[in-house]
Amino acid sequence: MKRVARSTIKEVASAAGVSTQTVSRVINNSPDVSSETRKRVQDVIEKLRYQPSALARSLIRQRSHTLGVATAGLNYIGPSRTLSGIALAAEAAGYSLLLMELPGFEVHDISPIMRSFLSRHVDGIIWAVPEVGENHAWVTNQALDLEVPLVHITMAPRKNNSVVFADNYLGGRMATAHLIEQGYRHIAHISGPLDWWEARQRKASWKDVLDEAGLEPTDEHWAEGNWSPESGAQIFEKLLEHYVEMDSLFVGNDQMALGVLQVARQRGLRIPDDIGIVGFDNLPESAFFTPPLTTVEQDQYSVAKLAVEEILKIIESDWQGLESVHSRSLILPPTLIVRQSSLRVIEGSGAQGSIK
Amino acid sequence: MKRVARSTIKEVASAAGVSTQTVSRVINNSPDVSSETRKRVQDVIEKLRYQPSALARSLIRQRSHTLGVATAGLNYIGPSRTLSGIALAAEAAGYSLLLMELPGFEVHDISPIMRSFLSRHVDGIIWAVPEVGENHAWVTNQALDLEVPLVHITMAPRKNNSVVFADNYLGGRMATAHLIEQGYRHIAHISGPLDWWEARQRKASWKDVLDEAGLEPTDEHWAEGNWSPESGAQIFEKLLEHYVEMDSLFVGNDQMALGVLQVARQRGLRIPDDIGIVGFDNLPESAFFTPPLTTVEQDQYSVAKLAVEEILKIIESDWQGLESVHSRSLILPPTLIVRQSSLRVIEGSGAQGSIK
DNA sequence: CTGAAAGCGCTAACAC
DNA sequence: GTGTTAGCGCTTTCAG
Repeated sequence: MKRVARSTIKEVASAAGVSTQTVSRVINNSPDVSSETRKRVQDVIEKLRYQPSALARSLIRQRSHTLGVATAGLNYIGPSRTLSGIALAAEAAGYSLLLMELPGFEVHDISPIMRSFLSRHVDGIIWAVPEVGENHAWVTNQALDLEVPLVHITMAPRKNNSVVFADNYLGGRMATAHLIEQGYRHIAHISGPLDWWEARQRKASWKDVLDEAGLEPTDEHWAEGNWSPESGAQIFEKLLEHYVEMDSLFVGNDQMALGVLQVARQRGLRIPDDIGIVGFDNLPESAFFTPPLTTVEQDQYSVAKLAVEEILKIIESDWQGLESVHSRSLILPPTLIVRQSSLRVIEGSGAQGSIK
Repeated sequence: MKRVARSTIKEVASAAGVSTQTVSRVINNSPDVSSETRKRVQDVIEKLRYQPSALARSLIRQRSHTLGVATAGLNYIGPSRTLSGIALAAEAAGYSLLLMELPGFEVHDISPIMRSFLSRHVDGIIWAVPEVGENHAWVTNQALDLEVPLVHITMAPRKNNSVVFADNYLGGRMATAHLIEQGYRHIAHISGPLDWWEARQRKASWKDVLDEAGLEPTDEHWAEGNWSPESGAQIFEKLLEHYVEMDSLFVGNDQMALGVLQVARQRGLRIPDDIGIVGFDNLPESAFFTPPLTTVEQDQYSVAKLAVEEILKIIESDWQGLESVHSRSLILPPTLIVRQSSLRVIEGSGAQGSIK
């Protein structure tokens, strides 16, 4: 396969019989070029398939129009939806994306990643790694005097940091309150791994809502899973033993809820009659579980879009020499999606008839 | 928030009292530096937190150590797993990734994307967009004299193109043959959208295996879905009407198979006794469907890793001035994962006892 | 072993 | 309107 070399501004210039300056003016749509010269240059550009080097431009303009994005766990639905949103939003704004995936969630030394981003002159960094363990501890140290703006996705709000996330706590409240409304009174919880901030948020909301309703949650009423269907199944079996009055569960994600559904079926428990279930995430599959799963949806696309807009705003204002936009937390509300797994017939409500 | 400026090689040089040359030698581990000078320079580098500019380096070396990656449909499991594999493999090899997500699968004019990649001097491009409709037609035209190597993931093999993919046809054969082995004789098929190359491959394998077995597939025995559970459910209902002898299905992906499972349950059909089902993809959830779903797994990670290795090999040989590595297609075998949805008791086999 | 000069591809600041 | 000079941050000759 032959490899055609890039043509340079110099080649275009000499082919058109002008200086590189004039070519530069043409490709930057400067008005100070006679229309004949412009035409001539443009013809040459087309003939040579000339494409200005973004690299050289970035160097001299000190602006790369590139965003660094750090992610982890792209094989999970959440992170990949988020990344997709970031990519689409960035491209729409004319920015390129430099992607780095962390090999795991709990990465302690992020400096190589930051160095890599900075050495490539990114204009800003979006840190789209869920907060797990101490993996965001560096924020308070290393990133403070960072030379480019940084926006976090899904991290506990911290002073002096820009953060965007969907409200997991509120989502958990909605889920738990919904179960109470449906007449359930013995509501168990299966949490995600508690070193995840999101898992803690969801668990806290469950506890708070039960407390407020006087339903007294105890340590026998919940246990910690690892997000997988397997763990959901295992824990549900344990709960069945230790929490015999249990009539429903708020489960930390849909995958674990799927494990619960499986065990329930094996045990001959009717859902939602004997056991009501609510999950979290709204997987594309959840509507087709048996029965269809009530769940909480986070709009990861909007989160991502907001994060991109926020960082571009900061970049823009920095660049215009304005005082930095002061950092803030943007929190998006989730949506409760009610399906059959939690819809118990309430007397006189006629709800059942409306379910398809 | 204060923004510390990057320090340059010049600053390091003057702070250390040497020329920029010497600093360059130190950061490139050139042996021709006295150990005292080296030490002095390294101290300054550390103090100033100096980080060489990859941009400037790329410009002068004509080599960016960056790969362009085009994807589409990151919210689907396949593309995101593939991307994850690419990212991890590229990082391990010391390459950065420039990511572009196409807004849809069927994109006709890819030149803006290519231009964007080329203007940023990528050393190679991985085109990880599934082949849908005419979206790879440009390959035979535009990319032929491309100035950088290009490797495709999941495209029909074409002469003079480097392609890596998992063998969908073989996967479909394994799935269909498995159903026959299990004693099913009336095997239907729900395909993905047939403008997808992968969907066509899977369908062709179904037809071929039935033909070879003398089971005479007809147009009443299959229909085209759109990958979604909804479509799987709808089509299954149709098939139940028009193909009354049907005793099993090979479904084009797990999501559609999920739709089939749901309808089967509603109709009181026992799986695998009345109807055997095999899917494709092996979603994390599929093992927890009711019943657990037999499916075909593609190792997207290996595909991605191979693609990265292949392109690096080409880049390397190009750069050493060798004749270009001649392009080839790398095809990976899939794995059949047998679960209960297709495991019918075969007389005397004792198979049932081994299922948990 | 170390430095000076030239230049990667482009643009900003001046000239003319 | 257009060209010249300088320089973004770095590396590659080539002197010494």
